[in-house]
This record gives sequence, structure tokens and C-alpha cells, in this order.
Amino acid sequence: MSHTAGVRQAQKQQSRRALLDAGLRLLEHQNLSGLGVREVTREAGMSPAGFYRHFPGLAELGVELVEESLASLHGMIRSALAQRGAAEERIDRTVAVIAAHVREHQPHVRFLTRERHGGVRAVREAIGGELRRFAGEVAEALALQPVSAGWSPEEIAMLAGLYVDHMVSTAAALLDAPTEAERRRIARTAQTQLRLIGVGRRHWRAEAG
Amino acid sequence: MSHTAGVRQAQKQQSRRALLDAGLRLLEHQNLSGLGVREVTREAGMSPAGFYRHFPGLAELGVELVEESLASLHGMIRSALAQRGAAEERIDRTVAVIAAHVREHQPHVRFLTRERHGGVRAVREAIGGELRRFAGEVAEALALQPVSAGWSPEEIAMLAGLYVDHMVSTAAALLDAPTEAERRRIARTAQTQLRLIGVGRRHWRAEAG
DNA sequence: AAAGTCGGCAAACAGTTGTTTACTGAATGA
DNA sequence: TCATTCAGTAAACAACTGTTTGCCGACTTT
Repeated sequence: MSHTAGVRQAQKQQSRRALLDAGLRLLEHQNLSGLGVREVTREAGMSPAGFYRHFPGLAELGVELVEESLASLHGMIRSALAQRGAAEERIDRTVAVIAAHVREHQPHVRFLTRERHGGVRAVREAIGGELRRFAGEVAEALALQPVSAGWSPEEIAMLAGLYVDHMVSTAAALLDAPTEAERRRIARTAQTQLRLIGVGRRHWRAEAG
Repeated sequence: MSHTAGVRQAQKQQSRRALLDAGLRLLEHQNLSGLGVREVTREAGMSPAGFYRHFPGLAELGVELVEESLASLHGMIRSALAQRGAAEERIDRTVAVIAAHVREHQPHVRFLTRERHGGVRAVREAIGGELRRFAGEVAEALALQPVSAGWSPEEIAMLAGLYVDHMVSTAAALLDAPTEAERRRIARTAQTQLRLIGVGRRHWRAEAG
């Protein structure tokens, strides 16, 4: 359908990408709700009317960006969960994975953190829902670990939520950090925090409920 | 200077408040970067030109809203820190304080979570800086607790950061929750998470560093 | 080679925007 | 009482905005 036969299709895809990239670029310093069609087409080097050959409106551009961003985030989470080895090592590598993702997908991550509680309901809910799905995946992975023996599903879910929230906070902090030194400091703090949570995990069953 | 002699001053203050309230109302469904002077004055029942008798521009309105919101948040944090009693009790009351604050200052809290990573640099930095100051206060309070004996300042700071981030996440989740039942579920989860962190705290010195 | 498809453009539409201008009229101070 | 101050207004400004229209010309299909 799309893999052959198409100088036409290829050019169209290219223009579409140009629009998406232009939007993503503008959204680094702006909010989705404040974006304009003319603004995007200007940045993409296209006439305003051309926009409507690709999207019915800006909302749809936004949704597409959400999907892209979440797809890459999803990949990152799977990488983080795939870490093996001792707890210490896993923590360090997980934080490293997060830091690398933020570095390499800065515009996407910035978009997500900015619109996570932004003014566009559809986008907000898409992000929130997907984060909840991610928490579910994390919970599944946690359930398989020996440390979780005897934990109720609710307890595992609350731990997964804590991890996901922590990851989000850490990613946002890394984004805002102005210098490399600051980013390293944030990463180190995040590691220590995860270690503290890990200590709590190991003593949870003996102490609580 | 201002406490007497002023039907004039009082009327001005009233108009100023009307503008701030109008802005806050509009910002429940919108982003600061997408707000317009005409929009605000229309909502406040004032002519567009009148706006400039009170603020040089919208950015200043935004900063003023940040200060208001942070002042009320500051009050909340002090309440939370003032909790006495056993760990369990303190946790429950702290979460209750957060939930009450979110309920009673919904527009302010929504504004903060929305603009925490929003498109207006000055506002973003004001919020971020103030949250860091709050973390400092939390750290001071933590240092006084017996559980923190033997902790380095860095360790205490990372714990305070974890608490503040967790509070922010919880507040945001409470805001987004559609039903009272959902809010109760979130509060209960938050309590359990705090309890887990508490377990980690108590076993930290024996296990880490 | 001819006919058709369709991405992109310029131009025009009616609205809206931020900001300035000169003004009005009520509160103020002499 | 009279002059002054000043919050709020209406009107005008140019500069945008989203969206539609008709058209062109390069690709595709027949």
C-alpha cells in the first residue's frame, strides 16, 4: 500500500513530517493551546492552506505528537524494566536510561511534561491514560521479582505508581536543569531515592500490614 | 498610606481583584501563554484599556497569580509539617491537609500544576524556585526528627525532595480525579506510599552508606 | 500520450488580537 | 468651592488569526 509506487506519497509524508517537526520545535517554548496554524506552516516553510491537506486542525497534530512521544517513552520504559542484575546496578542503569532518553528525545519529553497538565483535555487524558498503562506494565514486572513475595496486588500497584511518578519527576527535573553538572546531581539524587524506596520494599512485609 | 482615606483605592483594589479572579477562572481551562488581555477584561467586565491601569502586561498578572498561589501552598506545607504524633497519624493527617488544600484552593492549585512546566519562563521558574525553597523547609523539619540521626545533609535533602515531589504528584492526581471515590482511592494510595518511604527511612542507616 | 489525481499556493474573507489615544466623571485635596 | 488626580471608557490602529476558494503543475493511472 505504501512501501512502493510513490514519489507522490513520499513527498506528502515529508511535508507531513515537516509540519510535525515544526510543531514540536515551536512547542519547546510554547503551549499547545497557544499554537497557531499559520505559525506552524510558517515554521515548516509551507503556505497556511497546505496545512489542511494533512490535518483537519491543530488538535489532530497535537494528538499525533502525543502518540509519537508516548511510543518513544514506551520504548524507554521497556528498556528500564529489562535491566537485570543486583538491585544497585539495576537502579543505576534505570536512571541512566531515563537520562539518555531525556537527552535524545528532548522535544518529545518536553512536550509530554508541558501538556501532562496542559489546557487541552484530549491530550491531557491521552498522556494520563498512557502513564497509567505504563504503571500497569511496571506492576507486572515488579510482581515477578522475589522481593514482592507476599505483596497484595494493591500494594504492588501503589509501588508501581510511586516508581512512575518518580520517573516523571526526575525526567522533568533533568529537562529543566541548565548544566551538565546539575543533571548529574539530579541523577545521583534520583538513584539515592530509588535506593531508599528499595530499602522500604525489603522491610515492608516485616513491618507493615 | 493605604488603610484609610480611600474609596478610590478600595475601588481600584476591587477592580484589580476582579482581573485576577477573571484570569484565574479562565486559566482553569486554558494555559497562561494562551490567555489574552481582551479575554480577561471581558471576563472581568471591564474595557480592554482598563487592564493597563493595573498591569503592564499579562506576564505580570501571571506572576501575581503565582505569588498568591504559592502563599497559600506555603501555608499548607507549614500545616503539614506541624503535624505531631506517631508516624502513622502524621502521614494520615498530612495527606488530609493536602486533600483539603486541593479542594479549597482548586483554581490556584490547578494553575500551579498547569504552569509548573508551562510555556512562560518567568512563571515556571518562580514556581520551581519556590518548590525548592519548600523542600528546604521540609529538610529542616526532617533534620529535627530522631529518625534522621546520622543522616548527612545530602541524604536529608534527597528525602525532602522525594516528599515534595510526591506531594506535587498527589495534588495533581487529586485535581484530575473525576469522583470523590477516586479521590479517596488516591489519598489512600498516597498514604501507603508515604508509609513505604517511612519504612525505608527507618532502615536506611542500618543498610545503606 | 491523454486524462485524472491531488499537494501546495496566492488571495480573500471576516474576526480577533494588543496597545494607544483622547475623553469623561467621580473621588480627592486645597 | 474649585482645581486636580486618575480609574475606566470608546474608538481607532495595524497586525495578526483560522479557514475557504480557485487555480496551477507535477505525479499517476489508463
